[in-house]
Amino acid sequence: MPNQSIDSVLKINIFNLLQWFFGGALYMQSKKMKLADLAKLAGVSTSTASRALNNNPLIKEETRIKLQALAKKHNFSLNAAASRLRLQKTNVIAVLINFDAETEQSIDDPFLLKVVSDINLAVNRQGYELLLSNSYMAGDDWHGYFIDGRRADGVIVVGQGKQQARIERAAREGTPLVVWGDPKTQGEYAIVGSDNYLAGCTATRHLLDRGARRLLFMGDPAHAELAERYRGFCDQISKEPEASASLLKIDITSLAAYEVINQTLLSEGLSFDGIFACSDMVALGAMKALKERYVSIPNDVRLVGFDDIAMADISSPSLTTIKQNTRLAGQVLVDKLLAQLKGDKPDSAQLDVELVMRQSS
Amino acid sequence: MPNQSIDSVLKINIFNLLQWFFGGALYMQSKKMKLADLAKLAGVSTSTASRALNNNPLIKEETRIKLQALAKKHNFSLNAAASRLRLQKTNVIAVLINFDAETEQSIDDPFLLKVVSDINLAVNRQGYELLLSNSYMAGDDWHGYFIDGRRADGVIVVGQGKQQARIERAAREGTPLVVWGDPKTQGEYAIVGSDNYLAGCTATRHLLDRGARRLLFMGDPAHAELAERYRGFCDQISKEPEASASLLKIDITSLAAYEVINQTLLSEGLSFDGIFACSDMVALGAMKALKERYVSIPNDVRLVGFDDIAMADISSPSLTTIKQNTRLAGQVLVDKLLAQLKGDKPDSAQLDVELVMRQSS
DNA sequence: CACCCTATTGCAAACGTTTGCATAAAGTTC
DNA sequence: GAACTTTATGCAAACGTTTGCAATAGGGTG
Repeated sequence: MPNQSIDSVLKINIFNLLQWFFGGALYMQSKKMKLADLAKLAGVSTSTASRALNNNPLIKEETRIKLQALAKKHNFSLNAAASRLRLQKTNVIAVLINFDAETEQSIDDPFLLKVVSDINLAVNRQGYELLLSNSYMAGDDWHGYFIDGRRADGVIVVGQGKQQARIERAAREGTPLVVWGDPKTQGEYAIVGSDNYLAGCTATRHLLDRGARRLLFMGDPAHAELAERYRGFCDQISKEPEASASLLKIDITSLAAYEVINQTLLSEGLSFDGIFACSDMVALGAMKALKERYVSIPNDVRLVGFDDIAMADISSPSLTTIKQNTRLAGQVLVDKLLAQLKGDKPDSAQLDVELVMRQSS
Repeated sequence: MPNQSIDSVLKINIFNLLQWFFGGALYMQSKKMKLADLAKLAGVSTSTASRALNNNPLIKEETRIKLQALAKKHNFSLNAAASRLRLQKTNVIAVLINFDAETEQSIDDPFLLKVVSDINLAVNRQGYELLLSNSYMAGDDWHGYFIDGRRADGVIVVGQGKQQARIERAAREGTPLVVWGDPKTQGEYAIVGSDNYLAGCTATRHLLDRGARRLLFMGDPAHAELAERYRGFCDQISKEPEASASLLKIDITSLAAYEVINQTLLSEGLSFDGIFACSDMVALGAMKALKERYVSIPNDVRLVGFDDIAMADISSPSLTTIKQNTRLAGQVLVDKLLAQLKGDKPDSAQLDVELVMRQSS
């Protein structure tokens, strides 16, 4: 490598600078500078400027450093729209939150939002940007909207939902696609998620170990993930001769949980001594109802939630729960998607969960 | 309007269709169709096709309907990258979550995530898309990155943070910009937020009305929003001769709140009988510490939070709090930003808050 | 029929990059 | 010193839209 002075590196073509300056840049209030302007300033062609900024090894190091310094000095940014058009690549990943509700509404589940936030982190770390979307914008034709429309290079769907037709269609049409959901689901597309069956077993076994015998499952097995948890639940119950179980099929909200527990206590009295709630929000709703009726947790009823949201630690009693590793999930989702962009086949992944023991059990 | 048959509307140029079909579309695995292809199929020019799809009134209705039907039939989508390049407009709004922490980390505050979710809703309703970003991606030069880089037409910043240099720079450079923060802050940029001073007064007055006299403020007045709440707090205290106040300066997390209350009880005993927490998460952390030491809420200590997150209703005792209207906030933020895009001057807006009375006070 | 007016469409340029290929300069080998 | 290789750069085309302007057709009017 030549040992030349750094001064010469920063020298630029004065004549061209003046020409550009008085040619308009001074008068027009910060008219956007384009690559050609930068190149002219430096006295090189746009090809060279482009390659220099993109660290193309064809370019001499001296030239590259000079151009990058010049770009920084003038706060120059490449026009992403032009790049994307030329490259047929956006460097954007769309995250699609898959509602069940038909009505347009904002998301309220802190766990889902945490997942999105962790995906964002992983996406950025790979140098991609995150387009936050939902079925309202994307319509039914996800492939057309995102891929053909050149809005994103791939899609991460958060939540399988109850009907998976649109996911399947998008996958069939060749959309690079990863879904956060239950990885045991068979399909054309890759699914990343926790081992819900095992988690269901673990939680239920824990309740049984703590002495619970008349167990309740709160949630809606119409969701693929919850179905697996319920399966684990049932399997463990059946292994315990004296144990009995019943299912409270509810929406996954704390309010629904609160109401159904209230109602159950009212009509049947305390007919159970252990609850496996399909999410922490559901568990906390149930907890509220129990406490209001002076049912002691964990003495009268043992309670286990799912997700390990921040509130699980703050509630009193603090909530025993199954921790889903959202941080890792985000990373795996993005890795799987980028692998598809490089041509790999989609494949699913199952993440380990962890029982976090707290006071409620 | 001519009363012609609908059949003719859907008729297309068979010859051109065949030509396109055998010219490659059949063999190439769904090579992306472009506007020119669609135009050829319909037997019109790309200009006409473009105008037809964009509902340009120059185009005869018959032609427009025919082209839109054809586009839908073939799942045609315009290439957004090309449109953006040509139009110099992205139809994207960037949402930038402004961390204090230097370390890269995901967001955990359910309230902030709710705000983002509600912004998303409002953005979509205006036909824009949402680019979710953070300081890690955008660097210091927000104008260069988002605006010059043609990634977005405007920026919504969630959280003023402790240092506002980057916001001010972006505003100075002409970035269309709206900030979620304290609207009383003077600056070059528009701020939308709750009336934090009034909210602080309301919450404190409520505590006083409930009989509390030795009050605690939990939060960090280095944040503009919290400073206003604290100011309201102090003003109300000073109006009540027998009342005294002190400040617990902590990070805005439930854990910090839990620890500081524990520590205070340990070192000073129960030296207070009312708490105004700067957020619900802080309030819930405090609540946990109090309950663990058998301090009765609201008998011994009255507690008021801020935000009205979902958990406020589920905790027991349920949490009295100041409700921030995030739904409206999202809408106003987006409206103010779009107004700037149309050339209006930025102006701030103050939103009403509401005291939600529950059991904790 | 000449004229103008309106309604509808097409032509071609432009938006700002990136990159295959050609070119030029400099170094290497026989 | 001719022939070849290597290194660094420039030329020009292409990505897929949108739109100002020109053009055409049709209809009405004097």
